[in-house]
Amino acid sequence: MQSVWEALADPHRRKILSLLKGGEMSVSEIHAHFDFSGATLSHHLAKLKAAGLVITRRKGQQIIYGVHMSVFEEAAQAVSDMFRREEESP
Amino acid sequence: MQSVWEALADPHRRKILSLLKGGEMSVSEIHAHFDFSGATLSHHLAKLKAAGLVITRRKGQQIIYGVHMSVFEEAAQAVSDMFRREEESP
DNA sequence: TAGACATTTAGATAATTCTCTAAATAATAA
DNA sequence: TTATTATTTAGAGAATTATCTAAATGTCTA
Repeated sequence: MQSVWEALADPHRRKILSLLKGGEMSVSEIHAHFDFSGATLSHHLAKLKAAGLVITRRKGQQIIYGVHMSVFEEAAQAVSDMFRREEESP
Repeated sequence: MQSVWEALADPHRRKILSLLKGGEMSVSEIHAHFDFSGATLSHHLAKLKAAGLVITRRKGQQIIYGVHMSVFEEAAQAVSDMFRREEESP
């Protein structure tokens, strides 16, 4: 989970995740939403991938990124646990 | 909200928040749960405070920290928005 | 096969973060 | 007032991060 928290700490990476929640995208489609270089985008994507939050598949020359739903939902659970009050029990 | 995400990115700070969810504590009470110096703890507390996640009051020589509930709940909302699926509408 | 396109990797740099010790500030106790 | 306790601030060093350009890799098309 630590890598998930770190992945979410960066606003660019949260924006990438939000974009991907709307559906799969290639790297260049994602890149169109940002001002930094492709190498920098690649670095952010690698962090999201290391956290398990995204999955990739190749489609010809492109790499398609999508949210990894099972991990995303585990993360949602862990994060909401962080905010759950003590008195609320499962 | 950015400072909230940054505050939550560090495991020590998440642990501090968890401790405080169990009730208010002085700095030295919090310190008893960690191995690093008081100065380092102070740095982490300052980040939590900058994010608005905790509030403080003085009690004699001690500073008592507690979770700032209204901000904590706003943060919970923002975080859960991050994880909400597109198709789920409010 | 050669060249073009899409993406990642390597290597470098500047900025930020975590941590420490030492010093400063605030409140209490002797 | 002086000493003691609790906490924060200052200043510095090591580690990490975000970013860049250039080079490498993988795929497609002419």
